[in-house]
Amino acid sequence: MPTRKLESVVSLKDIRVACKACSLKEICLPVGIDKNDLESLDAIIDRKRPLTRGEHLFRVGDSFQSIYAVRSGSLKTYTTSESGQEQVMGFQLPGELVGLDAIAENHHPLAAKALETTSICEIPFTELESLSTKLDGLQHQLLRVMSQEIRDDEQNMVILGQKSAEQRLAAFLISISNRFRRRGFSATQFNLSMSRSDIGNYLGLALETVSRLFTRFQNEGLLHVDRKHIELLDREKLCAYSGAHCSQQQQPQKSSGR
Amino acid sequence: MPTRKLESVVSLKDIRVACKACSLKEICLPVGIDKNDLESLDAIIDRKRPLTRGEHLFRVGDSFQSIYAVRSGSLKTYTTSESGQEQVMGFQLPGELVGLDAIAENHHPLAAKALETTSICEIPFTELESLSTKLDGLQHQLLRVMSQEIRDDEQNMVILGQKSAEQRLAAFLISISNRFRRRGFSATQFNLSMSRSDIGNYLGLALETVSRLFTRFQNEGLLHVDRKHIELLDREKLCAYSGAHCSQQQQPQKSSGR
DNA sequence: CGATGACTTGACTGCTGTCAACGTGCGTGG
DNA sequence: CCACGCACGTTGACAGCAGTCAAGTCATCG
Repeated sequence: MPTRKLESVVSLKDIRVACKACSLKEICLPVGIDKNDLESLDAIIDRKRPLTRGEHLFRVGDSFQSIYAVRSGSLKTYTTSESGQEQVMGFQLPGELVGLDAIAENHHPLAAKALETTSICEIPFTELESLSTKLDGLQHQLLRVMSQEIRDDEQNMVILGQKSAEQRLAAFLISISNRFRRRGFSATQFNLSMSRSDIGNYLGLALETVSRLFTRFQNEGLLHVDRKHIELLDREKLCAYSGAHCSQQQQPQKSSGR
Repeated sequence: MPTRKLESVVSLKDIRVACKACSLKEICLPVGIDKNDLESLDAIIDRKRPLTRGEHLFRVGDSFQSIYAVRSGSLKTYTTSESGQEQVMGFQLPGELVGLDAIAENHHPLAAKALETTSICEIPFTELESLSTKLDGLQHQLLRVMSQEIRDDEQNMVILGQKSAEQRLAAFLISISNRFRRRGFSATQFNLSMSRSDIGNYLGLALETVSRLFTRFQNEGLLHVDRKHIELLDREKLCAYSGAHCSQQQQPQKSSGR
């Protein structure tokens, strides 16, 4: 019947949502791009079927064709060392780009895997690059995004280089919280799509340490944990624990990798 | 007399050496840029008087005007946390760029300080950006350099996240060695312009640990240390110690920060 | 030649990793 | 709908790597 048909058309439209209709356009690649120019950008972007949990967007060594933006869901990026040991490099939330580290060598140094059902926008790089020479706003935004990524990685180096386990987890939670807030979600209540093991690996800690710290933070009344669900009860104190000046929004908006 | 005058002209020329005459053009920003276009790039680059040891190129919070390339000497980049604790983010050797992390927010998140007498090329960013829209090779190279920087930072995250002290120092030495080699210097014999404390800070180790490891590596016949001078005696084994697959050139050419 | 800063070496402590056992929730299949 | 299995998470005991503190050595520079 017409009704069902209409619905299916609507959901199809959803999948093909253009940048200018996307709620993430204020934090994604289109930032600072002229409304008219946005259509040229839109034209090169490919929206694919969603990835299911555990599915790879790309793997280590895959040839570099595109960068990707997360539309919904989340990813983790990671490498596997020769000894088979995994290193999680970052987590990507909606509006964040992945694959920027592949430009240099034309293949992906990291793998990207969906932590949950995740929708992706694919942005073919050569087309993006040539478009960037035409739309000055786009080139600038691309450079800005990459620069921000470098900053975030620097931030992570500080965390890994000289913070205690407690400070690392606190900083991680504050960072996640800020990134959710920026996307219009609750800053005090959220689900962590990644496992304890992923968090520990990312922070340079054993998963047992992460688990113990969650318990301790909860006992101290800083937060409430229920499996993957986190509720921050005392953001102030958590900031203090993180050993960083995180007066409000100071935290990196996106502390992770690509 | 004419002779002396000629000499002084030569040395002046040295200081103003154009990219196309620079020995670093194969690894610096000009990579992949057409010979004719190189002059347009050259035209915007400003060569300043050398920095002396300890002098700052820029400080945290300085407004972002330019990115810089090291021509000779070396820099370290670092931040100071609210608690006054310093975190060294990277060391820059000739041909490497600094300041890319400042694009995002228009001010420098790190300070850059000369570790020895150091010559710098200043590249005003707005001019670089507008030139990049015209010279397609330049935009691509700029993106490549930034992408490489992200990769290097990722590499550092692996080192800080899951390597032992021994592996960290070994990986650091191999990385430095590779970077020197790439620049035409000896890969087995070099001077470390940074202090033990800087190395330790950069690697997330106490300076005492670094010192102990140098002693141990020397006792094991891996290298010879004399104050700042390092001679690698068994690069193979050092690679093995680093816990990475560094068969020849595999190592990141530039493992450091901006 | 003395002072200062950089480096080395030693002794001790503690944080965090490792190993191991146990608990919990979810999905699958009967 | 329930039982089972498995992956994920928690908790405990113990140990070791690397940090801290402290003393001593060495090199460089005024």
